[in-house]
Amino acid sequence: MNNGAPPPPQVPFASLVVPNNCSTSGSSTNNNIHWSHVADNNHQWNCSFPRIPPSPDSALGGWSTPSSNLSRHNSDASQRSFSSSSNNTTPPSPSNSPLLSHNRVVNKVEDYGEGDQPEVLLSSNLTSQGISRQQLINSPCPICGDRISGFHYGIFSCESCKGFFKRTVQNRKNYVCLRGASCHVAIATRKKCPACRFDKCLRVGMKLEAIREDRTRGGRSTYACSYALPPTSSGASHAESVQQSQPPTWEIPNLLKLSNETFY
DNA sequence: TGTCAAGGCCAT
DNA sequence: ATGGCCTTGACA
Ligand SMILES: [Zn+2]
Ligand SMILES: [Zn+2]
Repeated sequence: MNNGAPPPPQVPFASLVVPNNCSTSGSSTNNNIHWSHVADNNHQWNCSFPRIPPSPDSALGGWSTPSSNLSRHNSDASQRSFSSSSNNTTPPSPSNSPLLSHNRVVNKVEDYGEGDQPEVLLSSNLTSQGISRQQLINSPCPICGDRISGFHYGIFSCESCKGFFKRTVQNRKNYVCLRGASCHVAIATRKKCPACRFDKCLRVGMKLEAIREDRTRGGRSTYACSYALPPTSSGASHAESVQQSQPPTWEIPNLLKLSNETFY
């Protein structure tokens, strides 16, 4: 809510971790995340609709498609390319159930020659051209700009952001930004404000459901739930824009539920 | 088997 | 707390 508020020079970069019961209204939106998922022994999460394995389709988070729903039956999308249809008739409505926010198929797998493909991935490119996995993996991490190491928790991201997201969710961290929740997250500053970093993780499409509550390793996950990402106004090219303080009305995921620990 | 995304380990 | 590297394991 403090958007636009010039960051006080006093506090360089800082964030606090507060107990979950401490409703951190205002800046950080982290505390508004409400989710629910039930994991069974097979890394599957019971949602309101058929389980669909995750796939790198539309996986570039931030500057990717407006909705991050995953919609393919085969999670092995390596070596493929993706073309997204620019046909987005339904702007994700945050009002309805996030779990059902899945709607149209945004991306479709296609075979794409490895010929002339743009190096820089922009929103416009993604929504109008075929994107190869190679391109995706060669593009910068949508969260911090570092090198992408693979497909993690629903998007292509770097190794550090993968680890950060995992730790944050697993350990039920609840970071709070002290600078207005609009810190720029870059490779050089990503350590400064975990609150804004985590916020960005979610904004660009990392999935909470991808974190296994039972911590089982290996195998393949089949999460499909996707909370509607903030519209990101289909015109916005950066995921950098200030979050639209869209108070989601999701259910609280177990992993994100309370933690009375106080860090920092 | 190979792939590769999820969790674990551990030096910083 | 961070992040690079390792191990795991369902699926193709
Ligand atoms: Zn990153
Ligand atoms: Zn911040």
